[in-house]
Amino acid sequence: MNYWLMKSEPSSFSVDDLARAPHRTTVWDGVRNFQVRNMLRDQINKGDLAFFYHSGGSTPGIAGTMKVSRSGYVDASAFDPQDHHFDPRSTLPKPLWYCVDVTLVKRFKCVVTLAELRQHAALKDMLILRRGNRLSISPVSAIHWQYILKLAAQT
DNA sequence: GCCAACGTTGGC
DNA sequence: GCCAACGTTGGC
Repeated sequence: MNYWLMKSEPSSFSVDDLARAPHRTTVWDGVRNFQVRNMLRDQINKGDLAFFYHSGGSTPGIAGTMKVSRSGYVDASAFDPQDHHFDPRSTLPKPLWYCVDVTLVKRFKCVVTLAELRQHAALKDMLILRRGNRLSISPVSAIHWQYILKLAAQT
């Protein structure tokens, strides 16, 4: 079982949106980066756990936890010319892009902010804290996962 | 295959 | 709104 961190801009889709979604579940689609595509297709499995990270807003940070409820499958949004993420290079016989389904496990009472994460030496190697990190999904170690869960429980 | 230009991400 | 980082594109 693996742990991940998945970014979303709360103005487009937030942890509260996920809490309101049917079965607290959504398709995590629209990823158009090859490194992240490879993770979605090959590495992120049903049963894995992930942090829901709010990026771009006024208070970036981890807002809750999710479970992967469906492993990688073809991202149909690439086929829809009306969709913002339409990509004509992706075809049914040769799909380019992949997605997973995620289900909300727990919405944190308070967001564990990026600023707070930076204050903990135990987390200094987290990919999210690295300069220039722009991947919308990154792996999280079991140690960091447990540590952050404790932080979230304290606040 | 190199590399400049360009676009996007995301913190601040 | 600014800017650093970095992925992608396309000319050569």
